[in-house]
Amino acid sequence: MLSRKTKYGLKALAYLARQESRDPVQISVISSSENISQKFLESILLTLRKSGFLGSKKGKGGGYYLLREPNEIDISGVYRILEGPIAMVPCVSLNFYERCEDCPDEDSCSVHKLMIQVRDNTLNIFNNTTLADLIAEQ
Amino acid sequence: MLSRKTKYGLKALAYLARQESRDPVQISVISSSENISQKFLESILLTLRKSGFLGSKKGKGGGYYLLREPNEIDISGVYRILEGPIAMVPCVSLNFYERCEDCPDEDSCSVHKLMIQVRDNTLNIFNNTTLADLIAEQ
DNA sequence: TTATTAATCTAGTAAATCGATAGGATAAAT
DNA sequence: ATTTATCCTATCGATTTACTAGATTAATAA
Repeated sequence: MLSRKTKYGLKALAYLARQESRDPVQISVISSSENISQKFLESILLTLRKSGFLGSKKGKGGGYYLLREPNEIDISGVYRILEGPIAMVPCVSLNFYERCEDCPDEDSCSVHKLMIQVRDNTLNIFNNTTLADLIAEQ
Repeated sequence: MLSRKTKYGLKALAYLARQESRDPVQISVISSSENISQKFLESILLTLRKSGFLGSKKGKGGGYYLLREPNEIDISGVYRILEGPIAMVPCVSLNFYERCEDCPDEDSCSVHKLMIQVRDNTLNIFNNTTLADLIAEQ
Protein backbone atom coordinates (compact mmCIF):
# COMPACT_ATOMS: atom_id res chain seq x y z
CA MET A 1 0.00 0.00 0.00
CA LEU A 2 1.16 3.46 -0.89
CA SER A 3 1.46 5.75 2.13
CA ARG A 4 -0.30 9.07 2.13
CA LYS A 5 3.09 10.69 2.36
CA THR A 6 4.12 9.35 -1.04
CA LYS A 7 0.73 9.96 -2.57
CA TYR A 8 0.67 13.56 -1.34
CA GLY A 9 4.24 14.07 -2.43
CA LEU A 10 3.50 12.91 -5.96
CA LYS A 11 0.38 15.03 -6.13
CA ALA A 12 2.29 18.09 -4.95
CA LEU A 13 5.04 17.50 -7.49
CA ALA A 14 2.43 17.06 -10.20
CA TYR A 15 0.84 20.31 -9.10
CA LEU A 16 4.15 22.14 -9.39
CA ALA A 17 4.80 20.49 -12.74
CA ARG A 18 1.47 21.83 -14.02
CA GLN A 19 2.49 25.44 -13.28
CA GLU A 20 3.55 27.44 -16.30
CA SER A 21 6.32 29.31 -14.56
CA ARG A 22 8.85 27.97 -12.10
CA ASP A 23 8.08 30.73 -9.60
CA PRO A 24 7.77 29.61 -5.97
CA VAL A 25 4.36 28.31 -4.90
CA GLN A 26 3.36 28.49 -1.23
CA ILE A 27 2.65 25.32 0.73
CA SER A 28 -0.77 26.68 1.63
CA VAL A 29 -1.71 27.03 -2.03
CA ILE A 30 -0.75 23.46 -2.85
CA SER A 31 -2.32 22.04 0.29
CA SER A 32 -5.67 23.68 -0.32
CA SER A 33 -5.70 22.87 -4.03
CA GLU A 34 -4.89 19.22 -3.44
CA ASN A 35 -6.78 18.79 -0.16
CA ILE A 36 -3.74 17.90 1.86
CA SER A 37 -3.11 18.80 5.51
CA GLN A 38 -0.80 21.80 5.38
CA LYS A 39 1.47 20.80 8.24
CA PHE A 40 1.86 17.29 6.86
CA LEU A 41 2.61 18.58 3.37
CA GLU A 42 5.14 20.94 4.93
CA SER A 43 7.26 18.02 6.11
CA ILE A 44 6.90 16.18 2.82
CA LEU A 45 8.04 19.13 0.74
CA LEU A 46 10.95 19.65 3.10
CA THR A 47 12.03 16.08 2.46
CA LEU A 48 11.74 16.58 -1.28
CA ARG A 49 13.83 19.72 -1.06
CA LYS A 50 16.54 18.03 0.98
CA SER A 51 16.73 15.25 -1.55
CA GLY A 52 17.16 17.62 -4.46
CA PHE A 53 13.79 17.55 -6.20
CA LEU A 54 12.62 20.97 -5.07
CA GLY A 55 14.05 24.39 -4.42
CA SER A 56 12.59 26.77 -1.89
CA LYS A 57 12.51 30.41 -1.00
CA LYS A 58 11.61 31.94 2.35
CA GLY A 59 9.60 35.04 3.15
CA LYS A 60 7.14 36.97 1.02
CA GLY A 61 6.92 35.62 -2.49
CA GLY A 62 8.50 32.44 -1.22
CA GLY A 63 7.48 28.83 -1.65
CA TYR A 64 8.58 25.70 -3.44
CA TYR A 65 9.48 25.12 -7.09
CA LEU A 66 10.81 22.29 -9.25
CA LEU A 67 14.56 22.22 -9.76
CA ARG A 68 14.33 20.16 -12.96
CA GLU A 69 11.89 19.91 -15.82
CA PRO A 70 8.92 17.56 -15.29
CA ASN A 71 10.15 15.18 -18.00
CA GLU A 72 13.47 14.85 -16.18
CA ILE A 73 11.95 13.66 -12.90
CA ASP A 74 10.96 10.01 -12.91
CA ILE A 75 8.80 8.28 -10.33
CA SER A 76 11.33 5.80 -8.99
CA GLY A 77 13.52 8.48 -7.43
CA VAL A 78 10.61 10.17 -5.73
CA TYR A 79 9.17 6.85 -4.60
CA ARG A 80 12.42 5.68 -3.02
CA ILE A 81 12.81 8.92 -1.07
CA LEU A 82 9.25 9.07 0.23
CA GLU A 83 8.16 5.45 0.43
CA GLY A 84 11.39 3.50 0.57
CA PRO A 85 12.13 0.31 -1.39
CA ILE A 86 10.18 -0.41 -4.55
CA ALA A 87 10.61 -4.16 -3.98
CA MET A 88 8.06 -5.96 -1.81
CA VAL A 89 10.75 -7.84 0.13
CA PRO A 90 14.15 -6.47 1.17
CA CYS A 91 15.93 -9.51 -0.29
CA VAL A 92 15.05 -8.43 -3.84
CA SER A 93 15.62 -4.72 -3.34
CA LEU A 94 18.27 -3.10 -5.49
CA ASN A 95 18.71 0.00 -3.36
CA PHE A 96 17.72 -1.26 0.09
CA TYR A 97 18.92 -4.86 0.04
CA GLU A 98 18.75 -6.95 3.21
CA ARG A 99 18.76 -10.70 3.50
CA CYS A 100 15.91 -12.52 5.22
CA GLU A 101 16.73 -14.23 8.50
CA ASP A 102 14.38 -17.10 7.78
CA CYS A 103 15.78 -17.90 4.37
CA PRO A 104 18.87 -20.16 4.17
CA ASP A 105 19.17 -19.85 0.39
CA GLU A 106 17.67 -17.07 -1.69
CA ASP A 107 18.00 -18.90 -4.97
CA SER A 108 15.83 -21.77 -3.78
CA CYS A 109 13.24 -19.53 -2.14
CA SER A 110 9.91 -19.69 -3.94
CA VAL A 111 8.80 -16.25 -2.80
CA HIS A 112 12.08 -14.67 -3.86
CA LYS A 113 11.66 -15.49 -7.54
CA LEU A 114 8.10 -14.24 -7.57
CA MET A 115 9.02 -10.97 -5.94
CA ILE A 116 11.82 -10.35 -8.42
CA GLN A 117 9.24 -10.49 -11.19
CA VAL A 118 6.98 -8.00 -9.42
CA ARG A 119 9.91 -5.70 -8.71
CA ASP A 120 11.04 -5.73 -12.35
CA ASN A 121 7.60 -4.90 -13.61
CA THR A 122 7.01 -2.08 -11.15
CA LEU A 123 10.48 -0.71 -11.65
CA ASN A 124 9.94 -0.69 -15.37
CA ILE A 125 6.89 1.51 -14.94
CA PHE A 126 8.45 3.85 -12.36
CA ASN A 127 11.68 4.25 -14.33
CA ASN A 128 9.80 5.10 -17.49
CA THR A 129 7.20 7.45 -16.09
CA THR A 130 8.03 11.08 -15.36
CA LEU A 131 6.09 13.96 -13.85
CA ALA A 132 5.42 15.07 -17.41
CA ASP A 133 3.60 11.78 -18.05
CA LEU A 134 1.60 12.16 -14.85
CA ILE A 135 0.20 15.51 -15.87
CA ALA A 136 -0.37 14.64 -19.54
CA GLU A 137 -3.99 14.94 -20.64
CA GLN A 138 -6.06 11.80 -21.22
CA MET B 1 6.07 -4.18 1.47
CA LEU B 2 4.96 -7.77 1.87
CA SER B 3 4.05 -8.65 5.44
CA ARG B 4 5.64 -11.65 7.10
CA LYS B 5 2.21 -13.14 7.35
CA THR B 6 1.85 -13.33 3.58
CA LYS B 7 5.43 -14.39 3.04
CA TYR B 8 5.15 -17.17 5.61
CA GLY B 9 1.78 -18.21 4.22
CA LEU B 10 3.19 -18.54 0.71
CA LYS B 11 6.21 -20.45 1.95
CA ALA B 12 4.02 -22.83 3.92
CA LEU B 13 1.77 -23.41 0.91
CA ALA B 14 4.82 -24.02 -1.26
CA TYR B 15 6.08 -26.49 1.33
CA LEU B 16 2.80 -28.40 1.23
CA ALA B 17 2.80 -28.28 -2.56
CA ARG B 18 6.25 -29.88 -2.57
CA GLN B 19 4.99 -32.92 -0.65
CA GLU B 20 4.42 -35.98 -2.76
CA SER B 21 1.30 -37.11 -0.94
CA ARG B 22 -1.58 -34.99 0.30
CA ASP B 23 -1.36 -36.48 3.78
CA PRO B 24 -1.63 -33.98 6.63
CA VAL B 25 1.57 -32.23 7.68
CA GLN B 26 1.90 -30.87 11.21
CA ILE B 27 2.39 -27.17 11.84
CA SER B 28 5.56 -27.93 13.81
CA VAL B 29 7.10 -29.68 10.83
CA ILE B 30 6.43 -26.78 8.49
CA SER B 31 7.47 -24.16 11.02
CA SER B 32 10.84 -25.78 11.72
CA SER B 33 11.53 -26.54 8.06
CA GLU B 34 10.77 -22.99 7.00
CA ASN B 35 12.07 -21.20 10.10
CA ILE B 36 8.75 -19.68 11.02
CA SER B 37 7.45 -19.07 14.56
CA GLN B 38 5.08 -21.96 15.22
CA LYS B 39 2.38 -19.96 16.95
CA PHE B 40 2.38 -17.33 14.25
CA LEU B 41 2.22 -19.94 11.52
CA GLU B 42 -0.66 -21.56 13.38
CA SER B 43 -2.81 -18.47 12.94
CA ILE B 44 -1.81 -18.12 9.30
CA LEU B 45 -2.69 -21.70 8.42
CA LEU B 46 -5.98 -21.32 10.25
CA THR B 47 -6.79 -18.35 8.05
CA LEU B 48 -5.87 -20.31 4.93
CA ARG B 49 -8.09 -23.16 6.04
CA LYS B 50 -11.03 -20.89 6.73
CA SER B 51 -10.69 -19.37 3.29
CA GLY B 52 -10.70 -22.72 1.56
CA PHE B 53 -7.09 -23.25 0.55
CA LEU B 54 -6.25 -25.88 3.13
CA GLY B 55 -7.92 -28.81 4.84
CA SER B 56 -6.99 -29.91 8.33
CA LYS B 57 -7.21 -32.90 10.59
CA LYS B 58 -6.99 -32.90 14.36
CA GLY B 59 -5.28 -35.34 16.71
CA LYS B 60 -2.57 -37.85 16.02
CA GLY B 61 -1.66 -38.05 12.38
CA GLY B 62 -3.32 -34.69 11.92
CA GLY B 63 -2.08 -31.52 10.27
CA TYR B 64 -2.75 -29.42 7.19
CA TYR B 65 -2.97 -30.39 3.53
CA LEU B 66 -3.77 -28.72 0.23
CA LEU B 67 -7.37 -28.97 -0.90
CA ARG B 68 -6.53 -28.38 -4.55
CA GLU B 69 -3.61 -29.23 -6.80
CA PRO B 70 -0.71 -26.76 -6.76
CA ASN B 71 -1.33 -25.73 -10.37
CA GLU B 72 -4.91 -24.79 -9.45
CA ILE B 73 -3.94 -22.34 -6.71
CA ASP B 74 -2.84 -18.97 -8.00
CA ILE B 75 -1.08 -16.27 -6.00
CA SER B 76 -3.73 -13.57 -6.24
CA GLY B 77 -6.25 -15.47 -4.13
CA VAL B 78 -3.74 -16.20 -1.40
CA TYR B 79 -2.38 -12.67 -1.49
CA ARG B 80 -5.81 -11.09 -1.10
CA ILE B 81 -6.65 -13.27 1.89
CA LEU B 82 -3.39 -12.75 3.74
CA GLU B 83 -2.23 -9.31 2.64
CA GLY B 84 -5.36 -7.59 1.42
CA PRO B 85 -5.64 -5.52 -1.77
CA ILE B 86 -3.13 -6.06 -4.55
CA ALA B 87 -3.51 -2.43 -5.63
CA MET B 88 -1.31 0.19 -3.99
CA VAL B 89 -4.22 2.60 -3.48
CA PRO B 90 -7.79 1.65 -2.57
CA CYS B 91 -9.19 3.76 -5.42
CA VAL B 92 -7.74 1.38 -8.02
CA SER B 93 -8.52 -1.82 -6.14
CA LEU B 94 -10.84 -4.27 -7.88
CA ASN B 95 -11.74 -6.28 -4.78
CA PHE B 96 -11.31 -3.69 -2.03
CA TYR B 97 -12.36 -0.47 -3.74
CA GLU B 98 -12.67 2.74 -1.72
CA ARG B 99 -12.59 6.26 -2.99
CA CYS B 100 -10.01 8.75 -1.69
CA GLU B 101 -11.35 11.61 0.41
CA ASP B 102 -8.80 14.02 -0.97
CA CYS B 103 -9.55 13.30 -4.60
CA PRO B 104 -12.46 15.19 -6.23
CA ASP B 105 -12.12 13.35 -9.54
CA GLU B 106 -10.37 10.03 -10.04
CA ASP B 107 -10.08 10.37 -13.79
CA SER B 108 -8.05 13.54 -13.49
CA CYS B 109 -5.86 12.27 -10.66
CA SER B 110 -2.28 11.82 -11.76
CA VAL B 111 -1.49 9.18 -9.16
CA HIS B 112 -4.59 7.17 -10.04
CA LYS B 113 -3.52 6.46 -13.61
CA LEU B 114 -0.05 5.44 -12.52
CA MET B 115 -1.36 3.07 -9.89
CA ILE B 116 -3.70 1.39 -12.36
CA GLN B 117 -0.67 0.51 -14.46
CA VAL B 118 1.15 -0.97 -11.47
CA ARG B 119 -1.93 -2.91 -10.40
CA ASP B 120 -2.43 -4.38 -13.87
CA ASN B 121 1.16 -5.53 -14.06
CA THR B 122 1.21 -7.08 -10.62
CA LEU B 123 -2.19 -8.67 -11.12
CA ASN B 124 -0.99 -10.17 -14.36
CA ILE B 125 1.84 -11.90 -12.54
CA PHE B 126 -0.22 -13.04 -9.56
CA ASN B 127 -3.07 -14.34 -11.72
CA ASN B 128 -0.72 -16.32 -13.90
CA THR B 129 1.52 -17.79 -11.24
CA THR B 130 0.45 -20.83 -9.26
CA LEU B 131 2.00 -22.80 -6.41
CA ALA B 132 3.22 -25.22 -9.05
CA ASP B 133 5.24 -22.41 -10.63
CA LEU B 134 6.64 -21.38 -7.25
CA ILE B 135 8.08 -24.81 -6.58
CA ALA B 136 9.32 -25.46 -10.10
CA GLU B 137 13.06 -26.11 -10.31
CA GLN B 138 15.42 -23.45 -11.74
C1' DT C 1 14.77 49.31 11.19
C1' DT C 2 10.71 46.98 11.81
C1' DA C 3 6.96 44.27 10.47
C1' DT C 4 5.36 40.72 7.80
C1' DT C 5 5.62 36.60 5.46
C1' DA C 6 6.61 31.86 4.70
C1' DA C 7 9.81 28.13 5.03
C1' DT C 8 12.64 25.39 8.75
C1' DC C 9 13.18 22.54 12.55
C1' DT C 10 12.26 19.91 16.78
C1' DA C 11 9.07 17.39 19.25
C1' DG C 12 5.31 15.01 20.34
C1' DT C 13 1.05 12.13 19.92
C1' DA C 14 -3.17 9.31 18.97
C1' DA C 15 -4.38 5.48 16.42
C1' DA C 16 -3.49 1.60 13.80
C1' DT C 17 -0.83 -2.30 12.35
C1' DC C 18 2.60 -5.96 12.88
C1' DG C 19 4.57 -9.95 14.59
C1' DA C 20 4.11 -12.47 17.56
C1' DT C 21 2.70 -15.23 22.38
C1' DA C 22 -0.42 -17.46 26.09
C1' DG C 23 -3.43 -20.64 27.32
C1' DG C 24 -7.38 -23.18 27.26
C1' DA C 25 -11.06 -25.71 24.22
C1' DT C 26 -12.04 -29.20 20.96
C1' DA C 27 -11.66 -33.26 18.20
C1' DA C 28 -9.39 -37.50 16.68
C1' DA C 29 -6.61 -41.44 17.34
C1' DT C 30 -4.55 -45.09 20.45
C1' DA D 1 -8.76 -42.29 29.28
C1' DT D 2 -4.80 -40.38 27.46
C1' DT D 3 -2.19 -38.35 24.09
C1' DT D 4 -1.88 -35.59 20.15
C1' DA D 5 -2.55 -31.69 17.36
C1' DT D 6 -5.64 -28.23 15.63
C1' DC D 7 -8.96 -24.40 17.10
C1' DC D 8 -9.93 -20.14 19.16
C1' DT D 9 -9.82 -15.93 21.87
C1' DA D 10 -7.28 -12.51 23.84
C1' DT D 11 -3.44 -9.85 24.68
C1' DC D 12 0.90 -7.31 24.04
C1' DG D 13 5.17 -4.69 22.96
C1' DA D 14 7.19 -2.37 19.23
C1' DT D 15 6.91 0.12 15.23
C1' DT D 16 4.80 2.96 11.79
C1' DT D 17 1.50 6.30 10.15
C1' DA D 18 -0.55 10.57 9.75
C1' DC D 19 -0.62 14.17 11.68
C1' DT D 20 -0.21 18.74 15.02
C1' DA D 21 2.17 22.42 18.00
C1' DG D 22 5.11 25.78 18.40
C1' DA D 23 9.22 28.23 18.17
C1' DT D 24 13.07 29.75 14.78
C1' DT D 25 15.09 31.60 10.71
C1' DA D 26 15.46 33.98 6.45
C1' DA D 27 13.69 36.99 2.90
C1' DT D 28 10.99 40.91 1.50
C1' DA D 29 8.65 45.33 2.02
C1' DA D 30 7.31 49.44 4.76
